[in-house]
Amino acid sequence: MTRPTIVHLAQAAGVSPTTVSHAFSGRRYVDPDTKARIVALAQEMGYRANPTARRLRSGGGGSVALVSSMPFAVAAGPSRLGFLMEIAASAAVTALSRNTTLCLVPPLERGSQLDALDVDGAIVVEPALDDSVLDFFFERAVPVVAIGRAPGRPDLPAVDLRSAETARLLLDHLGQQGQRVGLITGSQRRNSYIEMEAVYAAFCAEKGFTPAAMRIDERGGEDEAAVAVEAFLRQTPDIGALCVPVDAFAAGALRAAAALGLSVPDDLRLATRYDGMRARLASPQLTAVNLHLDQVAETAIDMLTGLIEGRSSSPKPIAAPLLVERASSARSSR
Amino acid sequence: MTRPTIVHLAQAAGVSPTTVSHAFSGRRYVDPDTKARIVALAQEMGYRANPTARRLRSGGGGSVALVSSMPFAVAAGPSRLGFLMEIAASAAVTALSRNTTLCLVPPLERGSQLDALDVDGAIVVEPALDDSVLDFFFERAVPVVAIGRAPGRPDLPAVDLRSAETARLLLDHLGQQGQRVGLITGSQRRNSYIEMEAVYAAFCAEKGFTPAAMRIDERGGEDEAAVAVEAFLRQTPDIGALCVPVDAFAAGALRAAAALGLSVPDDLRLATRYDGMRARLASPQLTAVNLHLDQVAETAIDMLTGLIEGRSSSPKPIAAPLLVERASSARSSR
DNA sequence: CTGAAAGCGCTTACAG
DNA sequence: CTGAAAGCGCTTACAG
Repeated sequence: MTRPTIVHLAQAAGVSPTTVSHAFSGRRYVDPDTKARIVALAQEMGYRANPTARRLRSGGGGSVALVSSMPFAVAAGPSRLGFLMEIAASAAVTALSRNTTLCLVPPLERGSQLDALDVDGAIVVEPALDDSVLDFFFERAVPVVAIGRAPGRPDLPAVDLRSAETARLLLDHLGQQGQRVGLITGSQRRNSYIEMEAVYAAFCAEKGFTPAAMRIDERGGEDEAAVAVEAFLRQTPDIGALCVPVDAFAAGALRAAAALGLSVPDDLRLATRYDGMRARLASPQLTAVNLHLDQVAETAIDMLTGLIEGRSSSPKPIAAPLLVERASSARSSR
Repeated sequence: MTRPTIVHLAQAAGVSPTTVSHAFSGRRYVDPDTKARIVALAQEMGYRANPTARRLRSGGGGSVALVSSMPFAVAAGPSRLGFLMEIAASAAVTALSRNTTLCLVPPLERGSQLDALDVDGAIVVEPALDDSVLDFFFERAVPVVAIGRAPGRPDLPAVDLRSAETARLLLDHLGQQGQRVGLITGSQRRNSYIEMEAVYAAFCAEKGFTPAAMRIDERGGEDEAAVAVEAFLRQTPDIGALCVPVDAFAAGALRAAAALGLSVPDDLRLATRYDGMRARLASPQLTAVNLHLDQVAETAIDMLTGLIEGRSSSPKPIAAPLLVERASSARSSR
């Protein structure tokens, strides 16, 4: 048996397809008895409107994509998976309540066979400068909302992650003991790194520190970070605190400290950005920042559905980032 | 400007829509020059086939859903999020290579407005007995593949997680010192728990142990597990090793042990199932099992696309589970 | 080598 | 209170 269509149901109910349609959509009055009969029959026959047909006729309105600009394979190397997936989970819930489904899109290589990707909009997580993922959607005239502003694209609708404030929070906290504070960011040009580096430069100027900053390629993950941070700490032994926004890098920094015989937090205070499992389960636990990712995801979905429906996106601001103090940056007793 | 359709492109190229269609699909010969002209024009006009129309006409073939039978809100409380999301990431990659997109579906409450869910198939992760998620898709005649066999539904296509073997691996390992081994599972009736409990019963009989097992409601997460396991350990003080397949529960068990002043592994050896971040970042690190989730996800996608296309699913077996020994179950020196 | 026409399953003006 | 008809943008027999 093939799936019943609106025509079958209409015949069975002795009405026109028009009436069936309205019985379900409620877009115009249908005699209560007729409606009841239609609904009962639909139940019995197992009729449900074909969503594809509905979309074709009514135009869009079904699904949005969630895309990380980072390769999944890399992202999966714990770090960004947590960040992306926490957003994914919240976004899926919000999307559903807006009657939309959330498609998880793995990294788009240029020219990949993605013609099947049938979405009405896309959320791109922390796009980098000249991110090809953005071009992909622009070419297709698919509306995009970024999570974290897009470097070089001030015009692109985005949910602001308030990275400058986050940086301030972390640096002020780490600097409170008067120690020289170092900064480790990623070499990719994401807005959060850019803003953090800028705040860091100002912070150093205020405090009279010589900046001690390094960028590490995200693709190297924790292992590369462990090696790089160890070298960094050897070179700048007077560093008393380290701000490491990428949690995988922070985990690497922890290993580097151990390798050098430095105790965290007594010899080296450490803080990261994303308060995920990684920060919570590290030993010592890592001071981090509550970025309100649930709110971020919900706002992104709302802005995107707004864009899709042609409403101008009311930029609902996200709550201010909140420092979550943990053992890794406790005031040293020495 | 509205998006160009096949008719616009056909007019511009001076051919029929039929020819345009074939120029792209390659389903019949088109004069090379004509084809080149069409492609160039499409590029220029920004024409791309409307995937919705294509699907309506050609019938399905676009997207599959990934569903956890656990509420995201709960799942997000670290535990299952890792498990689900690791599968999601792999599945999304595999799906793309099969020209399919992966929709993340939050938990389906009965009667939720999910009519917009327009998928050709679904992967359900570790369904429980009488899982309503399965009914949801059955009602819609959407093909389903389970990850982990579905209790009470031996007929449902599933990727076997080889839970009996996993249980054997863990129990033999934990029992190798001759200690009495306890088992903590979830109260939901998932196949992995059921199989583990059965293997445990046999294991106890072989070893001559009196079984010491407990089930905890998954919804309570780590906190409830900490409390419950503490009580459990007080009641059965001769337990020397604990098999705790749910990683969140294992984390709770770690806390329970600490509360009782028991050292892991010296006083209590511990092992869990899913080798996620939680196991790796716990202190001490948790012995766990490599379930080959990437392979599992890929196989699930393959089986599902097979079902959708009417091919019988060749049940490609997953590699045997592999024990990953870590400090939490090291041979005690005492 | 290419076209005209039917049709996928809906929704929505238009009409009464 | 309800229907007949057009049309969303494609693909695919059928025909030449």
